Amino acid sequence: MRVATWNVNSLTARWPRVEEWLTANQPDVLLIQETKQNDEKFPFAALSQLGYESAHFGQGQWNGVAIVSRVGLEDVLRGLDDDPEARFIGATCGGLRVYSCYVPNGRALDNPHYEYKLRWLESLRTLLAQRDPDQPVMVGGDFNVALSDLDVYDPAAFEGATHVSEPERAAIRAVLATGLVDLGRDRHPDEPSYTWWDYRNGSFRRGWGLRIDYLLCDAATAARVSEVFVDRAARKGEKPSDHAPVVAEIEWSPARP
DNA sequence: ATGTCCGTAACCTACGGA
Repeated sequence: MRVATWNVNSLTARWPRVEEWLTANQPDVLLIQETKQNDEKFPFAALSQLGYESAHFGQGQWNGVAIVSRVGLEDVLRGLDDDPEARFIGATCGGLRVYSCYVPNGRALDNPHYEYKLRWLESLRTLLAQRDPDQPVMVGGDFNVALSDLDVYDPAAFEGATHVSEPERAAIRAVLATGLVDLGRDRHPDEPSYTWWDYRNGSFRRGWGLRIDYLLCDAATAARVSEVFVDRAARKGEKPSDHAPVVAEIEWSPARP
């Protein structure tokens, strides 16, 4: 079972790349962030043509998250507590409980959006702490936090910025402490494995990236993961997203509907 | 250090957000 997460930075703008990527990579489940479109614009029919069911939680111009699956899609949950923004969607796909998360950016340490980000992560932690411990779970998305300095191309340049502050990192560690494994770092302990590069400054070409997109899963599922990788090829070429997909291969045949 | 891209509203340009 192949599961991936990808912040596409507008599914409207990115559809050609997403369609190409699905065809080439054949994931069973894709967790999408920043669709930036209403449910009316979401390409349900085109995805169905490719063999995928979809659930979308859209908000128009901003945010928007989706789950795309070819191994079933049941028990859809839209939204995290009373969050007014479309940043969270869950579903059960082939027996695996999956969540697609678009964590608030924070903007600046003294911005109210930063407090919103910390509250949001605490809500996520609470939801995950209350889960059934026997239910396999995969939490993926754009967390907008680089957990350690290895996840940052130039830690000195990020002093005083969001994405690297200690409260944000502690909030992500608290999510992990509910019993989740950060698959990217677990499987690649010494590689930066960046997932995002600013469009500006030729950042991708220069290797100026951050690891802010994660796949997190329970320990039993992690033990069955044979491979985790960042698909940097998706960051190249025509009209790329500024994020690359993170992909995990689980040695597990999902129960098909 | 800050060179881009996105959607929107409203027009061939500016803006907020990331």
